Amino acid sequence: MNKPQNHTVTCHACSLNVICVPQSLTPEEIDLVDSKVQRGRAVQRNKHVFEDGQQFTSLYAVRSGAIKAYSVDQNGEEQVIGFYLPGELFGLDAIHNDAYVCSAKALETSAVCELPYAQVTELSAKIHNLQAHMYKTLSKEINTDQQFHRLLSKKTAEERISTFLQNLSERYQRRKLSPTSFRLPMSRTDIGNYLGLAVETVSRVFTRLQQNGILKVDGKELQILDLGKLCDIAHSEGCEFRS
Amino acid sequence: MNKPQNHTVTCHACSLNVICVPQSLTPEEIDLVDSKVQRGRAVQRNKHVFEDGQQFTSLYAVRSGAIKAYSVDQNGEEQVIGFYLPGELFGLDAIHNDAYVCSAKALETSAVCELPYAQVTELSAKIHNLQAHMYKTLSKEINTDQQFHRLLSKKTAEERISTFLQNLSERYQRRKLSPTSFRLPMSRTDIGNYLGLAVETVSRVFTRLQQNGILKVDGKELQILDLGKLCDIAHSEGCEFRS
DNA sequence: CGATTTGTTGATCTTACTCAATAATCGTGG
DNA sequence: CCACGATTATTGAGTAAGATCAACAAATCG
Repeated sequence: MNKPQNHTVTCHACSLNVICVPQSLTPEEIDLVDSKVQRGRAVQRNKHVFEDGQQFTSLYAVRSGAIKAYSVDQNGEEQVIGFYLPGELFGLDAIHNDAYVCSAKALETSAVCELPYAQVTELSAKIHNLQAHMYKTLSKEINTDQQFHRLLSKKTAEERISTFLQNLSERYQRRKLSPTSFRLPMSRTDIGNYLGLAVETVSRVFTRLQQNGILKVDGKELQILDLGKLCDIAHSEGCEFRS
Repeated sequence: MNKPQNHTVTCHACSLNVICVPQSLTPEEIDLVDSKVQRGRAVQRNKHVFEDGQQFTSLYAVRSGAIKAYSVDQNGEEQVIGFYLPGELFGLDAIHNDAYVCSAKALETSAVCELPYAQVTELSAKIHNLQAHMYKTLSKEINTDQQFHRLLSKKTAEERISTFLQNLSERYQRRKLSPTSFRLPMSRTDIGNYLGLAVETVSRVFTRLQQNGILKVDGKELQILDLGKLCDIAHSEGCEFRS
């Protein structure tokens, strides 16, 4: 097994990077936002940030580590809703409700930044650019989900996995990490569940992509050897389904 | 073919019903909102309300008729994103962008209400309850898309169709129309595309559900004979995937 | 009324699922 | 630090749900 790379990155001013459009806010506004909404919290592997049904109070941003959102239906079947990496916001789906509508657990030791929703609404009423940014963030999430609709409705197993990996690659790159060499924080089961595939299919596709010289997979360590080919297979419009 | 029922319903004060929480706004605020955002527009069958790539200016609410949202990928393949019925808001996915990210066309002669986005942001900055409502509306849409994720990722063809019909039923009921007897405004092809199924499969499932005495299908006229059984098959959590 | 689109039904094929066995990895405690 | 049990991942064989291809029927539209 390779030496594990450092895949957890912290953002200095969490709210600044995550919920604000830095350019559009004055330094004073940024300070105000930071003072009101920034609250750190460590989360051990397999521990929940929040659980389905719990009272909704806050949005969360990932500072380091990785978070999995999922819900369980009446038959007890789990559905993985998404994975969140450093710099990403989650809990947005609960705003319309008094309670969280899914559960969020840490896939590895993580740190999250809590943004009390009451503060978010209060501040965004005062700071026009913050409101605009919140609307955009929510809208982008809707758009992302719609692109995912196409993935599930039209793409083959190979296309789904390729799209997924390409998307992870982009998100790591955005966080100034290697876009071609990273560790998958989630299990094969979680990947399959998320992409609407059986675990075995995920395993087989990984093997096939490796045989074709596109990937090098060693457990959870992943290297993309031919990003171009990977994108070709994914051929997902605009090459991204998560902001 | 049966005598077509009147399936188009107008809402008196469009913005009031659609984008506001009536109870939480004062009459003066409602008047203000209505005066700023309400603009009607008729749309003939197969005509677009907006098209992918066009400059984003407004959100829209359906007053009467039915609207289909879809996008086309680089291979020219269409993906149906959603169907919108009277009282429902669409165009939310474009807020994060300067241009619309999908196209919206009328499935039948329709009337839509235009809500210039600049007015929406301006008003929601002033009226706190309007901002809260916008956040909730966007959040609910995210939640709906996530429930759809489960449909595409886990459900069989029969479950998908049943869930779809049950959902339509609920939406017609909300608009004070019969929940068990209505006209499908979209083609079988559109239904299949939306649900990730081949047209032939849609046709076959309709036939099967009819043979089991659950439905009566006559072209686009639909009667749900056994809503209980339909819901059992759908067994989708909370029995709804669109608000 | 004829042409074109849309919907239905049947036969065959394919992709990915299921079941099953084995291998590798992880986590825990001695 | 190593050994053990438990979880997670891989690979193979057989199956099934739904796709595709093809032919025909019905509805819609000009």
